[in-house]
Amino acid sequence: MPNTPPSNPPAAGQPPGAAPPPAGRQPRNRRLPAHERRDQILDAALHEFSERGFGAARMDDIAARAGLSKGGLYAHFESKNAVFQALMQRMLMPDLLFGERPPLAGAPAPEDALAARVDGFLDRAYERLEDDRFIRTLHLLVAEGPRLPDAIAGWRESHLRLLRRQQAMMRRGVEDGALRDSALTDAVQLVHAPILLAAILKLLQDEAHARSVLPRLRAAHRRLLLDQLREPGPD
Amino acid sequence: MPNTPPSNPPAAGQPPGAAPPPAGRQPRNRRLPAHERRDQILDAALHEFSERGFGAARMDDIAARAGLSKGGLYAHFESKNAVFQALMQRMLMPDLLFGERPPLAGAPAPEDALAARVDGFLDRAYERLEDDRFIRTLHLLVAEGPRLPDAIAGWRESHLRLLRRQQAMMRRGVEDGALRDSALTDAVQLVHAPILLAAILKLLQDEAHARSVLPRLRAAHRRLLLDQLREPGPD
Amino acid sequence: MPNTPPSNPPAAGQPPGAAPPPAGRQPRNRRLPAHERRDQILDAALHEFSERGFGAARMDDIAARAGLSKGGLYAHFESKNAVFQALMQRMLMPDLLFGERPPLAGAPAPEDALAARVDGFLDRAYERLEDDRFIRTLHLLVAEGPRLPDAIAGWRESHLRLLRRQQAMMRRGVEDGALRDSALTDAVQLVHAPILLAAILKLLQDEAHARSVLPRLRAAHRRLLLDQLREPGPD
Amino acid sequence: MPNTPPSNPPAAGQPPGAAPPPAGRQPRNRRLPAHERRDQILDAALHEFSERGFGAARMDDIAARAGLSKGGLYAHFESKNAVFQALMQRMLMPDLLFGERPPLAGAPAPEDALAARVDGFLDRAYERLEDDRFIRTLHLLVAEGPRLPDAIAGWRESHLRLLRRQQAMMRRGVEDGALRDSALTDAVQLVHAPILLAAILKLLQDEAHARSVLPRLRAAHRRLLLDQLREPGPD
DNA sequence: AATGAATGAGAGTTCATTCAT
DNA sequence: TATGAATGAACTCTCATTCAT
Repeated sequence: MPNTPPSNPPAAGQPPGAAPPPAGRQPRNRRLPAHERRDQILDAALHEFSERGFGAARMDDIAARAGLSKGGLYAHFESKNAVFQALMQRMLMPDLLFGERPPLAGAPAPEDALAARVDGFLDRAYERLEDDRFIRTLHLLVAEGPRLPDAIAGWRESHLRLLRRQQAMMRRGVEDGALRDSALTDAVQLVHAPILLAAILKLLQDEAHARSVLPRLRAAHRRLLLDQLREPGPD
Repeated sequence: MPNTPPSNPPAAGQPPGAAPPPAGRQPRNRRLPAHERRDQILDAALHEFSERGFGAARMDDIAARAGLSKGGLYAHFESKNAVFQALMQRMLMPDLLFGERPPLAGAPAPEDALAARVDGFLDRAYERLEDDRFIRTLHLLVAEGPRLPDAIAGWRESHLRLLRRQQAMMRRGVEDGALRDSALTDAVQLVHAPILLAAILKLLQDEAHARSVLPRLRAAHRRLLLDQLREPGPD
Repeated sequence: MPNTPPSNPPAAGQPPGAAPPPAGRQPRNRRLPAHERRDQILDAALHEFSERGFGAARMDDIAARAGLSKGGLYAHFESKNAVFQALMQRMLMPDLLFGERPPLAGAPAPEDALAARVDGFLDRAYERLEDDRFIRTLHLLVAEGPRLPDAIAGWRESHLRLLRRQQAMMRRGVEDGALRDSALTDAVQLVHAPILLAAILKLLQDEAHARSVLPRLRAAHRRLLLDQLREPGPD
Repeated sequence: MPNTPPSNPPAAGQPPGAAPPPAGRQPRNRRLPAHERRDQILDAALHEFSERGFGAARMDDIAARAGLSKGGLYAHFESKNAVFQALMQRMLMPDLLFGERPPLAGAPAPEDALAARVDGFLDRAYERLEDDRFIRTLHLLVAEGPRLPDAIAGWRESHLRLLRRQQAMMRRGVEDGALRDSALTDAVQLVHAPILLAAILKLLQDEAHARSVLPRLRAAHRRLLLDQLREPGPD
């Protein structure tokens, strides 16, 4: 994004993201263990890529944010693409879009156990929304994923695996009589959908709105899960 | 994305979007009505911005796709930012993330009417997922929105207005006895969430997967809506 | 001067001259007599060339200032160069640097007549300093002349002729006993030098300073001329 | 001055300065001490700015003349404006228009001393006229100063200070009886005016004329100074 | 004559990448 | 390893000039 005119009058609403480039760098920090440096660099890259987009992110800024010089950065990664790839590798392990653990199913359990499990699930899910790195990773995935199909091939596969496993568990829960057969057991995604929506809301709406809406959304989400999954009971 | 790295292993998944630049331009198609040109340009811009991201999109490519020269483009928009702003304006009118019409509420109606209304809503919603421009606009909104808070201020406001109106209608539906009081009437967003999830799925997963999952998702979505909203009936 | 960033943040002190581009143009002014239009255009060109320099002046701005469109301008001048050439032609007639009339010499005259003639000369000379067009023309001549030797060939010649004539008159004044033989009659340029200095001062210093210095400079100039040229008298 | 007009009669006097762009660049002269490079760049910039004007000068040419690439140039100066500003800073120290040292005043001295001092002054002053950098700087100052009031604010101030100091010295010379009270002691500028005129002459007239006129001008200037400043003596 | 959309060749500026130190 | 000056290929934006209207 060369000009953005400086000249160019940086009028309100201009693309180069609100936050200014990272700050200067500390004085001479030498020789970190290579893998620590790599992590610092990837953190910096996550920040910059999500802040400006892959194309518009600058190696200079990534380097500065990671606390070394541009030249030093190239000692660890041979190109901008390589940084991006490595970032995608790292982001892969815990599934980001649909949670790394099966949400609700499990061995048969008393009624209260369902409520407990639902609350545990919601706790984890909505907590992640407060994690800056989670939000940025999601942003990056949605923003750059479509134009980099190959880069996220890994994510795609692991996501599919995860979904299948979760779907199977739901089915088993129904067979076991622990869960009611419902729309949610037809498609696990419906369990996750409100969280994705909440995340996107956080990305696009201002904090004030997010803070006021999220609790209501979560409460409704809870009601939905219990309503749909709770077995009517033997009365 | 200035220089195409000629050095390192051009491994699969390198960022420069898959699709090659647009095709060349017809010979001398002079003097279109200004508003027609503007529309052509905005279409082209939507394509390029969503394909490569705002930062990495090239004015040259937008111009070529719109059928004029780079210089000519600047006769209509004074900067890349201005193109982006105009695009965001245009995308604004029909709400993109949550549909421009109240989804399900209305005057009291017989049971069949609810099913009919639900189906109408789902028809519209899932049809839009097939519209390339809708998907691209959503992508652009999520990808660039967070770094351009001002640019999407308009969208944000209209989205809030819409949501409030829809929420009010749901409430009225409940009061009228047309809808059952449920998680969905607590938070309309739950009605839309599965569609957002479907859209993101289309962005990130390959077509094959999308084609196989979407119908099941839609069916479950339908079941959910009817289940939650249908009044138990007087029997 | 493409960017001047815009990008460039138009910080204080940036080259593109303080004054903003000319104002908009009146609504549809048609068909002026060609020579009137030419004059308007040349006036506009003088303004723009002196304000921004030949290279940085824009045909658009010249046209707007002259009250027509860029296309219309090209109906009168076939190129930017042509405008410049015509401007130089026009500026030529009255000598700009050294006054079009012999400054001080003439037929023998009584002592008072010298004072009167000196005052007349100074009146004319210092009045011209208040003429915007004179100052701009001088500026343009000094700014662009050195890089456009051919364009000012005409001026150069006429200036030489003028100088020679004036020198001859001075000599005759001395021979006639009307003027004292002095440094000034050795080189007429010395008579003009203070005025040139005053003009350059007006170009480079702020108005306040100019207003305060010019009168003192003029008074000293007057004293110098009378001192040097006045015949001691027959006492 | 983007496109060299290929159409109209390339008549004599077309703006694009006479001298062709600078020569090519040596092969890979890497890594100069930063301040040396800065100086080289400013020298190059002085040349190019004075040759073509600020607006029409090209960063490419400045870079080439300074012996590095355009991109390298931007490692030292962040914009064309910045180069100009720095150039103006550097030019500031010795006053360019009116000499850095008081011209003629001093402690009382025998008559011959006045002549000696006058000759010293003239030596220095007219020698500077042979210095290409002096002439170019003057040209640049007069050509671009008026459109860049802020850029020359520094020069303006230092020029005023200098003038005041010189004027005070003249006054003291008169009080000491070393100088005659005259037009020149009323306004020091009159002492410098002929030199400014000579400089402008060098800019605008061809060398031949300058060579023939300058000596006569200088002789007359000398006569003027001695005539005006020499105390009548007690004879 | 006049208009202004359109062209196309730059010009200023940015930035991934290299490499002497 | 680390640095940062240097390169060179883009990129955004400008502007003289053309030409359909």
